[in-house]
Amino acid sequence: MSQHRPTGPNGRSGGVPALPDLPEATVARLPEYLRALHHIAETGNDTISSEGLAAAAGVNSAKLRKDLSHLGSYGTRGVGYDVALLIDQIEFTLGLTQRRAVALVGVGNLGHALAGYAGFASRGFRIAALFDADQARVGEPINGLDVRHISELATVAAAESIAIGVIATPAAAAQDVADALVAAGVTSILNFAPCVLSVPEGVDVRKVDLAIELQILSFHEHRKSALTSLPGGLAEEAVGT
Amino acid sequence: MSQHRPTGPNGRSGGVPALPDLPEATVARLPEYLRALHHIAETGNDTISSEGLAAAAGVNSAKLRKDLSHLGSYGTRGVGYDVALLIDQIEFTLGLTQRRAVALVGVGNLGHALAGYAGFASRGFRIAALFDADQARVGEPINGLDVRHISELATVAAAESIAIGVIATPAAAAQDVADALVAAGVTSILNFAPCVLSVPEGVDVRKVDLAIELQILSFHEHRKSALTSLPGGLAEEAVGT
DNA sequence: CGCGATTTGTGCACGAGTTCACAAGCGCTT
DNA sequence: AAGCGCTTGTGAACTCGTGCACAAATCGCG
Repeated sequence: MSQHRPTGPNGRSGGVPALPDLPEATVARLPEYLRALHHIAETGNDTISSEGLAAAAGVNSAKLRKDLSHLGSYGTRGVGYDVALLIDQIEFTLGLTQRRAVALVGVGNLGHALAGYAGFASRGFRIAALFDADQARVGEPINGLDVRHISELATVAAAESIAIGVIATPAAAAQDVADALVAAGVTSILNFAPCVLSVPEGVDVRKVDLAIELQILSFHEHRKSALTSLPGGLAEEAVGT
Repeated sequence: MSQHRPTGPNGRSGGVPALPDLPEATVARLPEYLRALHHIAETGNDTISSEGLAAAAGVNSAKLRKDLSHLGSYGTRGVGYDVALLIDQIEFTLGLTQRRAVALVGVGNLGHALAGYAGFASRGFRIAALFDADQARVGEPINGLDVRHISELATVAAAESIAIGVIATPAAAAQDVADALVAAGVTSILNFAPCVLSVPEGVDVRKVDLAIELQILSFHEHRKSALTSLPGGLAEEAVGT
């Protein structure tokens, strides 16, 4: 992040795309494009226009073209994008050419569901191990995997070369689990616990808080109902001039 | 959104805060502040400085102050914010003074977990009804609630005055469910299915895609490992001049 | 072979959001 | 009562992201 790139502004002579330094907003949209592309590929289309792909991904077509231009020119003017090629490019950019191993910590209500979620496997990830602090849960088989005690985390993580951890524990335990994950060599964490994690530099944390999403919706609900019940929304011009 | 506010720039004489027109980014952070405040209140603190609250919420203190300033001046210079007062203010702004009823559609793997998630209840929401299209699941009791058939959605939504719907179905069914929710009067949707929903204007949709979060992390993993294995990261100055 | 239809890639302007830096205000102490 | 230290609230610069609009490029057809 804090180091210069000695390469030119737009690709290098070596032929390797090598770290095009994507905007974070673009990175966040690439998975959405990828999903849309897979869907399009299934319908038998070989090429897709930016307009079509943008519609399938729910974004503006100009934004989509700009996003894709950041990873190089893989479209053909007058034609569109080659679906298969674009899928390969995005998967490479996202580092999905290798199936990544994920450790899931916390096999409670939510963790149980995540362990059984087929969407992970189908999109490039393999849940390699399940952990829990509760001895009563250790040994329980879930989806073909036995729950292990959290104390085994370091050993298993090394053996399976796990770099991504998912925290699905109660908030009170989350920081300890995060520390354990980091100590075990995990450098990316997906946190479902409603709390802030502090991790050393170089470790990425993304947070998913289900209640927060609902609260944001609640705000908009609140605003909508306020609008319809306030004078401003109904009788604005009613006074007449 | 597209209408003028006849009020002055900063509050009205009526005494009601009434739609301060918050930036979306601020709205997304308010729930985080709220969670941090509840935590702080539990530890017995009556007031909290912007610095302290910012740390607890994982944000910059300047950003926090600007966010809070949007909902009015509820801090005391030289002292900080009154925790209880601030909680009330944020809860009011988010429309959490009334407990909102939520309909959950899709009682599969994930939906089952969501139905049992205590975090919803503790943060202002009540799961008022569960629905599924699978007749085999209808009638099954989950967490004190019987699963109902999706065809009952409109009736139940009206009876329970449900304005928020959660979609936890497979992607293939999500659009139909969304249509049904909208038809039943739902104006806010939280979508866990990996697909784009199209809804009429006035309906808010938020999306949570677990695989996308992992793919974003995968990108950063990919970049990190590329950095350490590429010459640029290690032997930059090794050639010497 | 040239022309027009089509679609990508991008320069540019605009808007939203973030961060800095500091004046204004509050309470405590002397 | 006056001064001092602390903290909020905010103006202003800056960064990041978005969207328009159009030139450049490609294909197909006559």
